[in-house]
Amino acid sequence: MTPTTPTPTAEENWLRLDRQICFSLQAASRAFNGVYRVVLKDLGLTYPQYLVMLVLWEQGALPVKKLGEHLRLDSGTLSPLLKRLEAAGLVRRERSARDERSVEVRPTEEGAALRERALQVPRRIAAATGFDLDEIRDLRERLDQLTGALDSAALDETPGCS
Amino acid sequence: MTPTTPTPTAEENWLRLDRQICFSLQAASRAFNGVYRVVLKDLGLTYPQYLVMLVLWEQGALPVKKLGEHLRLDSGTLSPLLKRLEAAGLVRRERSARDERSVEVRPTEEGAALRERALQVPRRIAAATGFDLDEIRDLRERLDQLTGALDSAALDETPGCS
DNA sequence: GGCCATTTAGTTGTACGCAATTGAATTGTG
DNA sequence: CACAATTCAATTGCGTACAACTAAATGGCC
Repeated sequence: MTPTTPTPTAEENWLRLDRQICFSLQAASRAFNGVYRVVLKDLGLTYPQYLVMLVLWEQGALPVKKLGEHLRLDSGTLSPLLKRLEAAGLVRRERSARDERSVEVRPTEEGAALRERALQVPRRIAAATGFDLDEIRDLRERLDQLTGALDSAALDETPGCS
Repeated sequence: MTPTTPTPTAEENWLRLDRQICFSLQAASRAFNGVYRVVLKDLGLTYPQYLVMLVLWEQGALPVKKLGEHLRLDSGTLSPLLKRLEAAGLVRRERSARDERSVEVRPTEEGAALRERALQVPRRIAAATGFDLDEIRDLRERLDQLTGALDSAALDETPGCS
């Protein structure tokens, strides 16, 4: 059939782009990002900023460290992001009195008020997926399971764990 | 139970971080990224660079435009990435003779040789997921379906489509 | 109290991802 | 041939991600 392509080994088949689940994953993640970009434009938020506000709406106020644990982000990402949210008047940052190392982040009045307008966001996003609630839940559970497996595998693989 | 929290409306429940499939998706994507970072360090590639090389190993050579279509990336992302791959000696970029606007990207000898060492990557990644082949395929199909739905929804939602 | 390991944010540097713009090359149309 | 519209890569600007580093603050230990 294709003399230039000798029968590919099983290993070579695995290198095909359309076999890479990580690629499908990233494509889906970016597709979500695109929809969020449109939906969140009204609120003046990027998608990561929206995630930060979600946590703050749930928790009221919490230190940068805790915020990073919830979102799996480190201070290198959060520090500039939070500065932009502060510049936009949506959050306030203040050193904790108990522990001067820690910085408490809390929504301002304006930031809290934004929640009202955000209530419609999940419905619009869910509609865009074309999935019903059970499918979404099922997919989410698989993904979380996948993340858990990858995280523990990363610990094993990490070279510098002497 | 919790008098400070009046019964949340259905809509408010949807704002909970742990309900956001996009978050699970992004977390999984970044977890993959972390595993790839470890596995690809030997090859001197980042994960997006690895994806580019996957396409080039499959296709041999192709213009930036086609590369971007395969990977869903635009020139703003690819141009600097390809420059780094060229600086690393893995690809060559040359203006197409037929169409001077187009730039053909092709693996160098060294880039093609790298494929040998990459053959082991998918197996190591697959092992890290803890999923078997059927589960991976099933998840990949769902994700691709999701991406398709989100892409067409984005077209509908885009404000500037007069 | 003095000392040191740890914790916490912030900063710097590198690398995407994407919108918007630029500029060169090509194509379609008269 | 002339000219407008289109195509293509590159560039610019902004916003994440994340590793590595810095510096301030804390807590345990003697």
